[in-house]
Amino acid sequence: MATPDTRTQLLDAAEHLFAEHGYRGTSVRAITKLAGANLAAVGYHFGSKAELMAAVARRVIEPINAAQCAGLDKLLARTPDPSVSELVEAFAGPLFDQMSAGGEGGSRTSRLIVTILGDPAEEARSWTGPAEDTVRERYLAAFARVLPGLSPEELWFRIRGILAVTAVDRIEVHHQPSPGCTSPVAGEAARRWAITFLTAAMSAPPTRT
Amino acid sequence: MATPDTRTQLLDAAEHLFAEHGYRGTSVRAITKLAGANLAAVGYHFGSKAELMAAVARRVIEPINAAQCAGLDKLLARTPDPSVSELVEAFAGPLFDQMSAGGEGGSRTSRLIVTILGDPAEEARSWTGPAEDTVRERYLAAFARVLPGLSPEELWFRIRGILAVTAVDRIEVHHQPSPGCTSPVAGEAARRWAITFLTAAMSAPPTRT
DNA sequence: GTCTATAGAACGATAGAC
DNA sequence: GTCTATCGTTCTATAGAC
Repeated sequence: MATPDTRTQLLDAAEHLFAEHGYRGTSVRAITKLAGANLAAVGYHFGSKAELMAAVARRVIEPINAAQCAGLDKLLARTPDPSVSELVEAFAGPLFDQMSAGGEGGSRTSRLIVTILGDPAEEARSWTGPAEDTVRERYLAAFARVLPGLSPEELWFRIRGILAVTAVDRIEVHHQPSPGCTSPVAGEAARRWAITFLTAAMSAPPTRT
Repeated sequence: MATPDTRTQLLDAAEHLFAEHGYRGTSVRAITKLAGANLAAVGYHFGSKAELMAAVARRVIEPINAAQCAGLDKLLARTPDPSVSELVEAFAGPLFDQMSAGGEGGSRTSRLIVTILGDPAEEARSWTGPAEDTVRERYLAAFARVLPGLSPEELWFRIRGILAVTAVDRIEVHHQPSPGCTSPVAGEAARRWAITFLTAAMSAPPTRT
């Protein structure tokens, strides 16, 4: 393959650094340096740091969104209603799958999702678009059919809970596990653990009021 | 009550702003302005912005830690073994309870916890101390007794899942719920929804390997 | 203990040559 | 499309008067 153009290299570098140090913790200077590009390249290709972040977010979220959508379509086309476990896997699975481009695995993607969803900056609200909301609304409706008796508000809370657990590897606590337990192994294990965890959580009966 | 001293007002202002805009998104200038203090007051009372953040974190986390510890002691002193639900409530409950000082409710505390646990900055690793780890280790052991067959690694993942769900209100997604559903109501409701959600999640059988 | 004033560094953005 | 150079801003930290 030929060397990627400057624009792509900027996106790659920005994705890496935004995931590692957050939006505010990453300077345009650091991005252009890692990309081997000039400082002014960000302004030329994207207009501003914020618009670069928006482009990074779009590139990361789009395939996840598409996979979530396709998974739901597949489940809904079937004759038997989807199970809670199948819905959880279709929704959360793509969030854990590793990026197509990077060889670094889903851990980085997961951390970037947290940066996008959890950044307290005002600009962060524009990093996600209406497409993501549409997918979540569709899953909300699908879960509502399989989980009758759950109020829309509590169901919405639970769907946000899925997103929160997706980001669990961002929570870094001091812990020295006895042996092994290396993080690269945890990447794929975390995906399966999360499905187990979330399927049980979503299946819980409604909270009595 | 007399007006609090400058030091306390700085802590209050910093807690508020760090929760709202994150560590990097909050300037010392904004903190001193909100506290009605001088710019140099932070340097005098705390030494630096980072040490101020550490003091804020200590003040927020300490009572939570104490409550978690007391709750566990109470449960372990009893003759019947604690249930998963009781352990979840003893661990997650204090995380949702509102701060003693603020009238703004637990939502702000919850967002501050995310800032402390989720901030990608390097300094953030020193905001939590060994006391928090000790509490989590104790809960790990308690959960391990009630949930046999679960590997320590998966159990650790689930405990981090509790922390993640605690932060669920930080995940702001565009969603216009049909009627009502105002956020002040969600503060107390979220606490109960989370207990339901997490009890079911923790009780899930081990992931088959 | 509290203030003013400022040092010193890093940042985002951009003008203009090539 | 890529570069150099720089402008203007904002930040933390601190010296020193009161």
